Amino acid sequence: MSLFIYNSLGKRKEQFESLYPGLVTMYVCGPTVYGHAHLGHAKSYVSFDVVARWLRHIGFRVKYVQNITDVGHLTDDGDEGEDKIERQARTEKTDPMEIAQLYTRSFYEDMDRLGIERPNIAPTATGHIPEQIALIEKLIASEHAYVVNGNVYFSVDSFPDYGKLSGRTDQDAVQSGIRVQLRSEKRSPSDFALWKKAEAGHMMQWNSPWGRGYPGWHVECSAMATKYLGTTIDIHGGGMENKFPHHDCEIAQSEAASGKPFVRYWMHNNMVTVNGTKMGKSLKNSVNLKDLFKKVDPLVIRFFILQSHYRSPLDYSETAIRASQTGLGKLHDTMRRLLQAKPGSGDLDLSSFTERIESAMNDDFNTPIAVSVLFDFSKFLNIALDRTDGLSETALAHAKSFLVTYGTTLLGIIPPESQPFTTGTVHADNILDDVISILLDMRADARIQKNFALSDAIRDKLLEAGIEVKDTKEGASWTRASDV
RNA sequence: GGCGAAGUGGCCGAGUGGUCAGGCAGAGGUCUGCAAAACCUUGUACAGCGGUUCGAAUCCGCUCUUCGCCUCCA
Repeated sequence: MSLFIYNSLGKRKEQFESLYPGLVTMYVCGPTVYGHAHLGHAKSYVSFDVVARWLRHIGFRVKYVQNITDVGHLTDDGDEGEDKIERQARTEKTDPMEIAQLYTRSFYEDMDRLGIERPNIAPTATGHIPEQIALIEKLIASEHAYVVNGNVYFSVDSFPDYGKLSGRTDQDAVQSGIRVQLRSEKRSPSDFALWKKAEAGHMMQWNSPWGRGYPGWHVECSAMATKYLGTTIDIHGGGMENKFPHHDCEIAQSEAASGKPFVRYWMHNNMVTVNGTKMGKSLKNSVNLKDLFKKVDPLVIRFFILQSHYRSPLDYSETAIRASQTGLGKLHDTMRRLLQAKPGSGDLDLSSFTERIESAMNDDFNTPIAVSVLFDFSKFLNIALDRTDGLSETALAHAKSFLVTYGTTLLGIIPPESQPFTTGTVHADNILDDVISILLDMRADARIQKNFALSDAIRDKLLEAGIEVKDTKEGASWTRASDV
């Protein structure tokens, strides 16, 4: 069974073959660190986290590079823009580097909580100024770029394929809808800046062959991807909104410099919308992850994201999140029940579930189907556990291995056994665990004596305290009542 | 104006030429001392209009609507 990936360049699913056997090189555009991460970041990085996990599952070594953009880029491409990181530094009355560091840490904190595995290499733009300068020099030498007044521009006319990713190959048409004033010093209106001269008072600036300045928006990705992954990389990922101009510019720069294809498979994830409109930092509707995590378990967010396909837009609403919370809790209930089950003699055939989940993932990482298979499996397992003969030790082990392989290791929506269930049972606190066990034992005694007034009182009072008790075949179990 | 997505049952959300997505919510039932859970049953879905086809929600055309990009954005 082979993996098919939807390639944005060409707009069709293609069979995946890595450039080098056994190794996948993957670059994903990272965040610009001038504010806390929001739900859009979560969707993007959860999606590519699962891509990396799946590639590893099918046997590849994955070298995953994700940059941190800590050079503040301008709010527009003309002269008038404001540097976002500098602006934030002024707002917070500190300097740009502190802003960058603060929000970088904040970003990883949130990504960690979402269970996103860290990329292998996370290079910063400021740490790779020499590499960017070297790339620009190469482009100037080959006449793909030119210097004007301390600025360096990429000459779009020198790269006939410019715009092939977004389909914006007609530059006159592109310019007809442009919303910013053109810079007259550019040879062609679509030319974009590789290096910008630092205006007076610009805080982040470096020496370059063209004077003091700072890199343009697009160069960092080309420079860092090439440095760590080579001139041709297997997978380049990012948000759809970056197709144009960012990714088209990356292609132009990289391919003009190397003469080789830059990326074999372009992957773009769709956007998060809130009540049907785009969520954006500039719009006031962005859902900040730190705020969201106060109300909703990060794992529920992860599950919510994986319930839709990465190429589909995801609409955020409280009701949708609540539905995910309940649904994921059900999966966790099944896992918990499995872990508590006493061995019987029944058998279990998992092959069809494995096959369905594997083919779903091989079909352009179809996580919604993978999740649905987990639900089907959950039902199947519950039926088996309900039977009087239960499941044999081997069958239980196979079931557990299935849920761990796909629910924990692949999708990351079922916590590992060593960690607490955050949705559902809380095993984090051993003392709480013990105390509730005592109460449940007392309740069990009361029930044996048919003292239901007492047993119900224990149950009701626990519920008031936020602990929900369920009587199962395996005995009473408890979960923390959901609070969404 | 240009480029590009998309419209699926009460809600979320897959799929795609001919038997099932899945989740949430609702209804009825089994089980249970009662709950809860679990399990069973239950939904005239595919924006509209034409066309292709033995057959279309799925392909084609048109219309309507929504969204994204063309300015930084995951």
